[in-house]
Amino acid sequence: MPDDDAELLGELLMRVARTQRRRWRDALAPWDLSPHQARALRVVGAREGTRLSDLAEALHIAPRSATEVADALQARGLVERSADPTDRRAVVLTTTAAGRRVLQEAAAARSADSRDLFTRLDPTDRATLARLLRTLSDD
Amino acid sequence: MPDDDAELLGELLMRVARTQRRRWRDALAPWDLSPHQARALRVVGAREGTRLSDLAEALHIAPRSATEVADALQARGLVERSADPTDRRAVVLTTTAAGRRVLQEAAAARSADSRDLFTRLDPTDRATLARLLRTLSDD
DNA sequence: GCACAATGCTGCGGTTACCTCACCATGTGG
DNA sequence: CCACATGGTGAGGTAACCGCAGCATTGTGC
Repeated sequence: MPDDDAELLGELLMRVARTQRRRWRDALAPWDLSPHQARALRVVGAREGTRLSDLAEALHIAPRSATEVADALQARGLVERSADPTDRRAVVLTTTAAGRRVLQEAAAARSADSRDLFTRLDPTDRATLARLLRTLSDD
Repeated sequence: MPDDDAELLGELLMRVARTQRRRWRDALAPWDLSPHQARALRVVGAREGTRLSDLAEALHIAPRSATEVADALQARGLVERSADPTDRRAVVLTTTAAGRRVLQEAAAARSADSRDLFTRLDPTDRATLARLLRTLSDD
């Protein structure tokens, strides 16, 4: 494969990803959530009682940084900290009612937004894209 | 289109982009360049005598931030500042010999790395991917 | 031509999202 | 029952951004 092809694909990929990231950020603006906080909230929403260390792992960040994300979400009243009943060193996170509401609304906005973007492709192309991206994804 | 399809595509896209970003970062590690600095160096390399304000525009950052990137590259001896002869308010950047060398080596490493990733696809699929991504890219 | 606005850069100070290191409380294996 | 490991967090640091204010310069209207 020529070097230029690889360059081009890499460039295009990053450009589309940037487009997507920007759109998501804008879609989350009404709730004053950074993409980062939204991601964390989704992790907790997907498994109530997530430990801070598990959150860190899920987000690929250091445990110390998970503390901060949790602080931010807690300050906004979206999650609650409580002691893990099975290990009193550990702290587990659960969503509050407000957290669940925001999670649901934000998820709807985000998926509407993704839909806007990807309807530029017809169903066949969408399926192809999914296949190609799956081939390229590592984890 | 079902919501789930859009979600899936968005998720896959971000995942592959993350993979790519991580690979590039690692590919640049030998020169102790952040992806960010590498990008700026490429901009200057592509047009010697780039103004700081043009650099800002090319990188989609505020002019104030371009000053910082320039500082970093200059501190590493990769670019030089000089006054624009046509407008003495303006500062233009040119690559140093070291800058050109690093630029060339890093470009080679980066494109080798892109090639590694995209050779997972056959030539037809690569062409298709390029077409699809072009459809999705905004700017 | 000359006051006055506009432009280009940067010092200062602030934010966000990360990090490491050290510490404390708790848990666990000899 | 004690040494060591583990989970979370305070303190303090970094990188990459930003806006604002100030400086020099340039361009404009009269």
